[in-house]
Amino acid sequence: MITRRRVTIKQVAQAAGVSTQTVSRVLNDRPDVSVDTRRRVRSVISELGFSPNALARSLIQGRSNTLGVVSYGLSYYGPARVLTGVERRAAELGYSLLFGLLRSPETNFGEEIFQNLVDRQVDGIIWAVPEIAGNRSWLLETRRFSAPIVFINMQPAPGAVIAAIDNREGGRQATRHLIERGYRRIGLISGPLTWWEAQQREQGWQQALEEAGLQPDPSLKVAGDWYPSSGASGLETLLTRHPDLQAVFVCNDPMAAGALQTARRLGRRVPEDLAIVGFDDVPEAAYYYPALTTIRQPLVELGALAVELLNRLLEQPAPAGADGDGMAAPPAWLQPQLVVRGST
Amino acid sequence: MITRRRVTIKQVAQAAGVSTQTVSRVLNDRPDVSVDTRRRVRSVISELGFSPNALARSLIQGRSNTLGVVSYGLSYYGPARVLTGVERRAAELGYSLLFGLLRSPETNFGEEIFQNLVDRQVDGIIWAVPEIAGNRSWLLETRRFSAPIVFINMQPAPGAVIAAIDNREGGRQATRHLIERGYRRIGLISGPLTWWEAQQREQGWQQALEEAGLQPDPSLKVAGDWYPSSGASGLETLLTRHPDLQAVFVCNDPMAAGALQTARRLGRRVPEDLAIVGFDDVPEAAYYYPALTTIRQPLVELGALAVELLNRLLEQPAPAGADGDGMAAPPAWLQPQLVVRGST
DNA sequence: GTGAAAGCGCTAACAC
DNA sequence: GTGTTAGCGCTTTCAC
Repeated sequence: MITRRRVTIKQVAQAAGVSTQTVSRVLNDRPDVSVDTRRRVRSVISELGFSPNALARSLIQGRSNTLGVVSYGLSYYGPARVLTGVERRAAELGYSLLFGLLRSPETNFGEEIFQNLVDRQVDGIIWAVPEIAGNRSWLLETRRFSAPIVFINMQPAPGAVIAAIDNREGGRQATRHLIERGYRRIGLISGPLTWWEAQQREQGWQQALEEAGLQPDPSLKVAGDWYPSSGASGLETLLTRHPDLQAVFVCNDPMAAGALQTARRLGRRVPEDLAIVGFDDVPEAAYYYPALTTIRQPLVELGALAVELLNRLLEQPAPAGADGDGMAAPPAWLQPQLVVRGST
Repeated sequence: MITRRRVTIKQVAQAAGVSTQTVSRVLNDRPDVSVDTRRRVRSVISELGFSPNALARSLIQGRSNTLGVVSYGLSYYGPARVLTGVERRAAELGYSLLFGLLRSPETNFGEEIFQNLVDRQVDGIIWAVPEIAGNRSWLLETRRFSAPIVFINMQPAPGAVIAAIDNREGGRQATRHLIERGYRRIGLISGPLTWWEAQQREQGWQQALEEAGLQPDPSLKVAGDWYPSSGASGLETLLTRHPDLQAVFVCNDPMAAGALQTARRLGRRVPEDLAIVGFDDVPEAAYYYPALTTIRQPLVELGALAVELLNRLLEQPAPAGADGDGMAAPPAWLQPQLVVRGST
């Protein structure tokens, strides 16, 4: 029961006693149709409940007004917010969204999803899969032969159009905040270090310590997996190594929730005995116990920005000679922001 | 710079010295091509990097292998999980996903998004927008004239194909658990009562109380908005009305986080002075303080089930006489499950 | 202002 | 086995 035959432009033309051409003109609001004809055609259209077949249009126009978005781990707070922003701006600009999800971005790099999007004639693609190890390098090569791409949160690369949050600066802010509060022995529970974002946050931590003349001792670092349980075990590890630990920068809020639990379990009062800063500012963060100091990322804005950049790419005439989007645009960075609450 | 002209079947045909027909046959793995020709065509295809235009295919076949999903509030845990399930099963069955988001489902019923999906020739639609007041009734009428729809979490309605979680049973389980623990004065912090799901959970609470011979006094009920702050203020209201309150069923985990905070602030120990049950089982729930007893919903499964039902609808031959999916299939219910932790 | 013819990239139906 | 013809639903080009 796939096809309930829809009304076509032909039927409208016949019913209105004009050519399909004229109907098409009315549909596209062309000026060269007499007021009378226009009215007549319009009324037939609404009578018959006609609505043009977008596929046929795309086929001939070579433009589908559809963007592809490829994402990952939607139940994480970050990706869900980014997708929200992408959808919003895309809708405003008149694009529909073809949506793909990668399940294991470390092993599946998304070639199939990519090809599928290209086959469906998307005008452009937003690549919102986290950059993990080299899982994007193939894209940088394929790119020029297919659709324009905007990357979200990736390491600057020649010719790549990028929208990113300054994770390093976020990590730096979090750590500097702890230093300003007077803490000196400051640990780190990072994300998986194959992730570019996790690396950046770690570097921010390191940079802040160095700027303050403190030693970013490797034994002060533990890598988690973004989930609460790894925050819980991570803090335990750190406290075993450094019973005199004064503060920790935990690289996302769920892991921070885990760390808070460990602190309670081990009888360390937060923030009196141990200060904790998170990263993300999930809605619940203000209701953790104690309320979590954290770094807020403009995620919805990030998604919107990516669409904005992609749209500009699509609207702009092809640069002469250059083969696609080869212009060396610097990445568009968005700044995160410290939110101080009870945990520091 | 929209169209970088792609390789077409014509060019492949020419290069291979065959007709486009033969290329098409190779593409579709038809048996009636000689081994030799097949090999030759194949090699030309990969040489030229040809990949067929899915739009052109859809146009002629009257089937796009694309489903529409319309969702809402992706940063809520529920919708994000459901979408994950939808995507997974859709990918397994070979469908792409056109994705739409409704921002204010109380006032915007999604007619435009719906029409857009239909115009793009989706084979079917998953309607995952929460049912709020009468925001779906228009769909039940339009439905038979356009694409088949599967609804997620909606009140049974004649002719509507539905995949749903038994929210009433979930509410009943939560409340019965509290009763079994010996609590008698049991309050309710519900979701917005315009939401069908919120109503169902409330009815579960009421039913459990009645079954135990307790009075579901209206003053024991407060409506929240799903966000933590409303859980915090909601509990405060309840405790003002009923200082002797022994337990609360809070209708989602974020609100429960808010309620836990209020309990702490007012010096009520959980669970000794006040027991709290949530709903959702978000990943952080186990790391709230105290760890939250809650109701786990099979959300990914729900999304997958919806796609499964839709696929069956699409595969099955049109029922003679009946105009579309008019068969009176009972809703497919999925059961939630109690997860006991420290808060009760 | 309006229509006729051609064609977007592909496949279905029918030849041979 | 393979090619030819027609056509999916629409827009573009070029007549008039």
